[in-house]
Amino acid sequence: MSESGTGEKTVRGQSAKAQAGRHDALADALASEIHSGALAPGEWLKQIDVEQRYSAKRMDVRRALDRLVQKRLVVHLPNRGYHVVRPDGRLAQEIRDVRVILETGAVDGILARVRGEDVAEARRLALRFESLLLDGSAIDLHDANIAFHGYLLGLCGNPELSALVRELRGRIASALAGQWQKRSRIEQSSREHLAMVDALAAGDAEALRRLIRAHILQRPE
Amino acid sequence: MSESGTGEKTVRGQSAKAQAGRHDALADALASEIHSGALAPGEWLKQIDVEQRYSAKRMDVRRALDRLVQKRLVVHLPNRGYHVVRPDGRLAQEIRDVRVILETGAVDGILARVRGEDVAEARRLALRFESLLLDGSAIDLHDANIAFHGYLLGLCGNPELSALVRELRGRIASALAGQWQKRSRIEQSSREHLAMVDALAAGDAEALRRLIRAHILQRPE
DNA sequence: ACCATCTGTATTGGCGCCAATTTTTCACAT
DNA sequence: ATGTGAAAAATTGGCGCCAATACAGATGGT
Repeated sequence: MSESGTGEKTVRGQSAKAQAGRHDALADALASEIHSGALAPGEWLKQIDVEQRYSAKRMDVRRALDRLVQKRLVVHLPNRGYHVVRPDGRLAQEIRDVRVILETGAVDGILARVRGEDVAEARRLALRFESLLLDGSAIDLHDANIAFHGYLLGLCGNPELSALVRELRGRIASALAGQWQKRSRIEQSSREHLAMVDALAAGDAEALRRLIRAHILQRPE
Repeated sequence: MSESGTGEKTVRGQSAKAQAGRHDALADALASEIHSGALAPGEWLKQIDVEQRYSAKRMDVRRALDRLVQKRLVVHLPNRGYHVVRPDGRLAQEIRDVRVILETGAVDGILARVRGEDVAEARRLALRFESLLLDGSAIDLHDANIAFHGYLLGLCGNPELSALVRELRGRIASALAGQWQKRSRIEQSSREHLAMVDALAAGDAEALRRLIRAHILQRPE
């Protein structure tokens, strides 16, 4: 097929990073709205509406929706349209279980690589989350939470694992959508964050695993 | 956005399964060719070539390529085209590590649910792989291997986990592409399959985890 | 002989229109 | 009133054309 050898014949020194197009931006925007609940579960995403709302071209709308289908955030029914995926308790539980496996599985790698300054940074992020308990919006808390967990996972030295967990987290955000309502739960989360930092500093793998499991499953051990 | 309430207003009793369109079939075909090596790493996938080779429409080609980009099987460079992803040793190792975490993490679930008939079926699949050592093509072996591992993972009762591992496996198939060349390695794989079945029958979690780790990393413990 | 620039060609990517399908509306019979 | 069926409106999805861009070859200058 197209004998240009094995490609790369005329490669210039450009960075191999594929830049995000307009459709990517639109997909991200829609994903954001779905996660935040602005687009309710089950709501139909008519192409014309999306096109006008984001002043995007029809083609970008289609691509973005197609991308969200692959991310399992929206469902596509041929000749009927796209709609936001509905929460599925069973699915959400399965994904949480996968996250427990992945994130507890990353603990050994984390502890093997963690340095003092990493612990300090993790604690800083945990404290930032705590400080936002008072005067932070739900979005702020969400972001701070993502930042903390992302940083912690990043310490394991496996970018693929981090990316995978990030994707999984995004996949169930809409399914839960109400977990951040209760203040007591958020405070509990913050305490767990700090406990995780302590376990991290102490190098206590077993404790860290226990904390992560409880944190993800949101149940006391 | 489009006040059709929360959707589902006029849902008929149809199954909610989204059927695969032409683009999906094309994407699968291309993925197959990439995995089998028919499409070499780095090779450019010109839209016209794909269009003619599979007698597909231009639009389906674009969608399929876009899908493969998301599956990380091809790389897209704007205004230049799509080409098969090149093997990346570091990435492949990261993905193998993730697989180890996931598949060893599934062991407890597997042992908790496995029944006698499941063990028998797993052994049957392992033996089928072994029998293909003599008179099976590389494709046959590949399929039998997938079938065995897929069945084993399916026993953990978490479809999401199974799907995730299947996707991860597909993501590095091209990066290795040569691991099935050495006959000795295939025979070793078959022995490991049978050892895994034995550990499964014995309910020996630790042994099963050790075998899975060695099997994925392709190194003796 | 070698390098830079320019022209021609091939390929990608965007855009608009129209057919196919579905949903809604409305008229009509029961 | 209620259910049935057909016409109308709205929406999705496909296809072809054309501009924008990159690639290859030719041309000319040093």
